Amino acid sequence: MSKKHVTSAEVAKRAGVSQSAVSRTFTPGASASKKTAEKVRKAAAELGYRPNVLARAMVSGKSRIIGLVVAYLENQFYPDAIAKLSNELQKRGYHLLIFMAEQTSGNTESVVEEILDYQVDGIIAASVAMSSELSERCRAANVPMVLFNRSQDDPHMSAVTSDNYAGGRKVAEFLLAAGHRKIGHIAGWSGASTQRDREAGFISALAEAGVPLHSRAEGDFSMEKAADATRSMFASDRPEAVFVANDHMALAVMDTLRFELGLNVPEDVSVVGFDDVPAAGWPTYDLTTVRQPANRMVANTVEILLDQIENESSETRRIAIDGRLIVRGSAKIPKGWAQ
Amino acid sequence: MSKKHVTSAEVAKRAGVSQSAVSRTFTPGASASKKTAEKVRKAAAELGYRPNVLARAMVSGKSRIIGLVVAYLENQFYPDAIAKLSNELQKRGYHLLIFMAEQTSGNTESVVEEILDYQVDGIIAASVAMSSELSERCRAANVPMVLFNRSQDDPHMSAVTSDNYAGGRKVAEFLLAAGHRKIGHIAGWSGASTQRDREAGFISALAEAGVPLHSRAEGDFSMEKAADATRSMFASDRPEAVFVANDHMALAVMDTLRFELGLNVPEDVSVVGFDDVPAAGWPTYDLTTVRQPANRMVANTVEILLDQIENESSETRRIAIDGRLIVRGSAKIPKGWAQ
DNA sequence: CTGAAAGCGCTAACAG
DNA sequence: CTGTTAGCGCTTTCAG
Repeated sequence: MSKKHVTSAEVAKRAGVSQSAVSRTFTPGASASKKTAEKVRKAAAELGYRPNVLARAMVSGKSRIIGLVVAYLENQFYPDAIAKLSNELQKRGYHLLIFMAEQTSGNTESVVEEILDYQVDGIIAASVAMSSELSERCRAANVPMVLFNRSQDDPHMSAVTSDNYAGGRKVAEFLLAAGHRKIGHIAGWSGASTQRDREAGFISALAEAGVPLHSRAEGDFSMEKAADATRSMFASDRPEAVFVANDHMALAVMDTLRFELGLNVPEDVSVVGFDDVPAAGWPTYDLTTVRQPANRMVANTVEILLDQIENESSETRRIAIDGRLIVRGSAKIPKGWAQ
Repeated sequence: MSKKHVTSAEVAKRAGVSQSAVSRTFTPGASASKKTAEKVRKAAAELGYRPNVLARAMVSGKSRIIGLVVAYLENQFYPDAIAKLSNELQKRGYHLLIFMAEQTSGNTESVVEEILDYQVDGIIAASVAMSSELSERCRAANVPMVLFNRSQDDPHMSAVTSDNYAGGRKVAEFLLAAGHRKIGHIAGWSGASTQRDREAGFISALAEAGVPLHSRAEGDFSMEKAADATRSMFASDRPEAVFVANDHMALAVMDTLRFELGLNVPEDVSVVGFDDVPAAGWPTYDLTTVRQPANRMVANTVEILLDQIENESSETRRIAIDGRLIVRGSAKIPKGWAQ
């Protein structure tokens, strides 16, 4: 059985300096003479020494661990976002500790407690809702949290999303401009702010044009349920166009339309999604959709969180980044449409 | 600014017991009388006390953190596997700390050093290769590692995969039985054991039938490169059937075949993939593929790792789980074929 | 700039 | 069973 870890004390002895000197050469904002640092680095390299992050965390109160709560990895938007978040955080010396939650609340509470046990420096909650008690709990523990791709009414909670309301409006305007009047909506889980905002924007633009929603069904952000929703929506008087609340469901909707109902997209039905996941760009789907600017959402999330952690800023920020409508071939394109 | 954390000492004072008594009631294998435990729990609940995992880790040497190295989240196989790994580990009181690496080695070395800095109890390396020096490094630090969906010749390294060699053979036998003789292969990155094993099994079964490989191109596990590979492979004398090294690439191959080259699948070309990602089952692709049994792979990975951690077992194990060929519609089905 | 000393919050012997 | 006593490895005053 081999040794578990080289300690700073051992390095100190070998370098002929005090243990604090070793600590200082490895602590970013510390003062050590060039000569001392040199000796220490040499000894450290020979011994293969690296500071113990956990011990450092204990005394400094900074673990450099960010807790990530997530619940929904089937939708490719999330793995992509997580990879980006992780990379961005890694560059700045932080790492993500994953906690899987169930989407429809439930165990979120215990998950947050577990996270706190790890003395994380901050929390990112993606694709999950956070009750006010939970955010209160984190604030009490002095652990900043930011919601990613969800927002909450709680004024103390920072959140980064795309502008879902505006996005919903864009879809309606696009469909209307193409001449559609019988327009349906396949919704995701209503507990999600993304769903509520997208739908609200969509409906409001429709209303302004005096067009009522033709039909509505719930797909719960799942492919199976979206397929069911499609079947029931198209059972009788079918819409000419459908806005599906996210791409993940839209793919299932298109498949159901084409393979089960024998309808052509966009000839028989226009389909528009939301997110712009990779599959939306594949020729098979060629899905018109609202792009969620993942890179900017990630950059903002990291910036807000680290600002709260490192500068002890307590300013809560809620950002909604505008996302373009990406016009592809799954929906009829209005005459003379210019992006 | 609020208090950072309730300590066991505060709970002890309130409960009128010693600090160790508090520790004991929260330490699984410890002995405390029912009465003491009762008092402690009451005080703890009132104060909102929870043990500090990091402090516990320092003294016990167990952090209950597992480092996950991963490099390739575009392929849906990985997010799915990670969710399963995380859930399984979470049930047993462990959590995943994510480290993104570049697929083609490169920064893997520094990533492993960073992981070790966090005093993880174990490491899972998914979709990345590990040099012998790295595994040596981990062994020296007494941190067990298991490779997920990759294997290495190093006899000290535990690894869990599906039986890629057997899977490759199954594909060849299936294609051969369907009467195909002009058979091509679109390969992934050759640095990956999965690629090498799948191809070796495939080629060996072809060879046994006296059928040489008609053509070969590299797709590097990326959709773009797989599309390029398809273009070049089908530029001249085209194969009747193609075995694509994973589903992720196979989707791009099918799209390219259909939309760019105007070929029908399976009428003009049979396509077979590997993994059985969700998209393989979508009606648009309906991809015949070898299923990687993710649940069992995850269960084995967790079991092996925790055995090494908790029982200090040093037995290295290499497991290759058999995966079924899932016959769908993307490849010609041999007459009288029975699974 | 540098060393000595005091803990961070907790577990694990060690006596009682 | 319970309290007391050492530390885990490190950062951070505090003197010099």
